Amino acid sequence: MSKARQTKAHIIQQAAKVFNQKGYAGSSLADIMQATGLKKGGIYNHFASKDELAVAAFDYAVSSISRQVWQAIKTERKAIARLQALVSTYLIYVRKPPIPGGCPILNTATEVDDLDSPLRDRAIAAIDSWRGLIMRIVQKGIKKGEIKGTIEPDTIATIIICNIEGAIMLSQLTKNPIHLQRAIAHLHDYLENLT
Amino acid sequence: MSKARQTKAHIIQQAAKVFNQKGYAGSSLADIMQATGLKKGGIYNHFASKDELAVAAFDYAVSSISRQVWQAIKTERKAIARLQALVSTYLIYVRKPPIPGGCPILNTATEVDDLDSPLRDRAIAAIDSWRGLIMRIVQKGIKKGEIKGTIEPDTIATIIICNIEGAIMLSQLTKNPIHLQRAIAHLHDYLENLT
DNA sequence: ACAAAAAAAGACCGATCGGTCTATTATAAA
DNA sequence: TTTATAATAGACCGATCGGTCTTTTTTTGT
Repeated sequence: MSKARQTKAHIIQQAAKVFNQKGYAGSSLADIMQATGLKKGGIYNHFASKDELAVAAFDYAVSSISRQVWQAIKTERKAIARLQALVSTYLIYVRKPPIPGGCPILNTATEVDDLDSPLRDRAIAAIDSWRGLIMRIVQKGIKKGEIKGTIEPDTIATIIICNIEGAIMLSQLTKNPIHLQRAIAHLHDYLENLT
Repeated sequence: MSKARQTKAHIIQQAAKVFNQKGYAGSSLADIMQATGLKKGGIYNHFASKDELAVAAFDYAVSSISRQVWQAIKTERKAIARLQALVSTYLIYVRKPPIPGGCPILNTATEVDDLDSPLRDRAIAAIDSWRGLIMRIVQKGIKKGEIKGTIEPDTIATIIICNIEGAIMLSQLTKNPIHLQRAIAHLHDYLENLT
């Protein structure tokens, strides 16, 4: 029974790479068979459909990034420092990308935003979760007097996410980390003026 | 001969909508046949392949947006005002989208950034062109003393594009214009501090 | 070591993919 | 209005798509 879970995890990890680089529509089962080293029967023994695998792969990709973000901010005590740490974490996308192909949330969101698919719901949930994390940090910062009371947590969340996602797209397309570095520097300035 | 060009333009326009909403890999010739009202023979009479049509559709989408941006900024004389007008133009994405499905540059970039396709080259060229426009405005602003000499045109271009593209993604995914509005407001603040 | 159960292989399925080709229809020059 | 030409329809192609199912192999509990 243990071997099965190992294999399933392996499929998810490899499929996450394939999906994130080629997109969901652009990835075929043949691609995933090649990446996993398994044949069709071995994959469909663990997943009922390509869609089900896609959802599992997306969840895996998002949770592995969330874990890294949490690791980076958990030691920081002050609100602004926590936000700075959160923002800086995304440098991993140009240093040691968790999954090749750019941000899975961005990739998935742009591919499925016009569809009515389970993946779209997951992408929305991932963004909501990210927004919630930022907003809670800002709210606590306001309560503790570390951040001006006039600041809107909603707006901070939007601006941080916009800049990071837009910059990941630019750096991914041009294969040049400079855009992400600039966006993060910009956010650092932006966050310093919240106090 | 005139009818042919009309038909070709019609195919490009309809295909641009389909591609922008469903992606290139996600759009089939059947989708394009339905959108154009033409059969396969009618389409392949004007284009040698799906790829060639995709490139034509992307070029059309980008040029129609570029035209709108240019319209918006050409009457402004001062650098900062020109940048403000440029930024504000992108409100069209939530008011009257030129092409349904979000920003074609963003959509195309995220889909093909890992591939080695003509579409990727076009996406890079579109971004370069956009960056160039912004940088020239900033440079002229510096020369005329309207913008601080310490400002880096490259950085301004990155920040503006990041915010707009990231915000379009958010608003498109959540079907809520607020994110784009916030990003544009943020950029307005940002640009005012360049003087 | 053995038997029961689970996992993986690989042949197979109908549908759909992008693309071709010929027959027909519509256009445009005379 | 006729005729040459261009545009479109629609049948057709092999390849590949996601998915199913039976057989073989591997794992697992005893």
